[in-house]
Amino acid sequence: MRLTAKSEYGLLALIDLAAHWGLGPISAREIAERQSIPPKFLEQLFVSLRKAGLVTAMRGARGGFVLERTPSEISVLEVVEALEGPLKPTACDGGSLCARSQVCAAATVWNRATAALRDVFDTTTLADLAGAQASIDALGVDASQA
Amino acid sequence: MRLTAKSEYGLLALIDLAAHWGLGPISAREIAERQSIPPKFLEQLFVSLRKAGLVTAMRGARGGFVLERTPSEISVLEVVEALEGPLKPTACDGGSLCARSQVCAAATVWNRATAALRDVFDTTTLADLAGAQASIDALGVDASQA
DNA sequence: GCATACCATACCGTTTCGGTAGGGATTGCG
DNA sequence: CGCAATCCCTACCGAAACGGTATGGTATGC
Repeated sequence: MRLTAKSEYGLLALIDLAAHWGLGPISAREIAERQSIPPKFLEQLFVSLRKAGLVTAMRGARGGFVLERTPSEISVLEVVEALEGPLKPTACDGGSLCARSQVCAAATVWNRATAALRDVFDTTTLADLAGAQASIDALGVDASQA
Repeated sequence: MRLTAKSEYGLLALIDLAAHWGLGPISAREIAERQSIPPKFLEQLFVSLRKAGLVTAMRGARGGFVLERTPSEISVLEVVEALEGPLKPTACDGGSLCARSQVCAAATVWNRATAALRDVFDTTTLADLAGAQASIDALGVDASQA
């Protein structure tokens, strides 16, 4: 249950890929520039995303990354877990901390919290976010024109 | 949105105080032993809890801590925020990371996640947990007797 | 064949985490 | 009165994670 810059950057990158869905491979460098993400850091994130089966890499010149599935079939939960590891309560995660463990009322709160988070992430797809971003951008254009 | 051992220990300690509600001050040492929490670490947590107005300290011999309000009037959210600071999205928290900021579809996910978490914590009180713990303990006794 | 990409690994400064240490101030109790 | 219990405060500390950076290797289109 720890959200770091990895998730932030990684999600931005995949939203970018979703927005350019169907246009062939997009390079990490291009995304890094467009989304203001440190290039080498983004490269590392793509390694994790590829290993998680979310993107396919095309090597060599004119290479880049493509989403493995359609944007509507990739959830934010998959992205977050690919980058941060399994989404668990952090506190009370079965380690030595929770020898009190199973019979612990506090654990129910952490579990409900994790479930709530998981639900939000699981019910949001890259298509949702790419669409929302397009709307925002369109409004931004309107506003600057007004 | 970062839950550490502070929350875990702090919540256990306050559930303990709730369970002994009305019996006068309980010392940190006593709670530390009962809940298997490093004593000096727990002392630090109580400083934060006191400053947040969740407990009152009684100094001197036979001193200890008492809940400021009744257990049903103290939410888990208050405990967590007293110990971890304001519950915010961690990623995209208005810092330099989010110069893209306001017009960012990704931000809506983080905000919804934070809201979901906040809701779980806000709707759970120490009375709920102390009651749940009492039930669990009772069942444990039954089970060992069966 | 060469620039452009991804791939892999290692490193590195800073911050946070989880906890310990050592004392000081206050108070009940005998 | 004295003393033990208790909270209070500050400082410190090793280990881990965070957020990158650096360097080089490997594949591939043109």
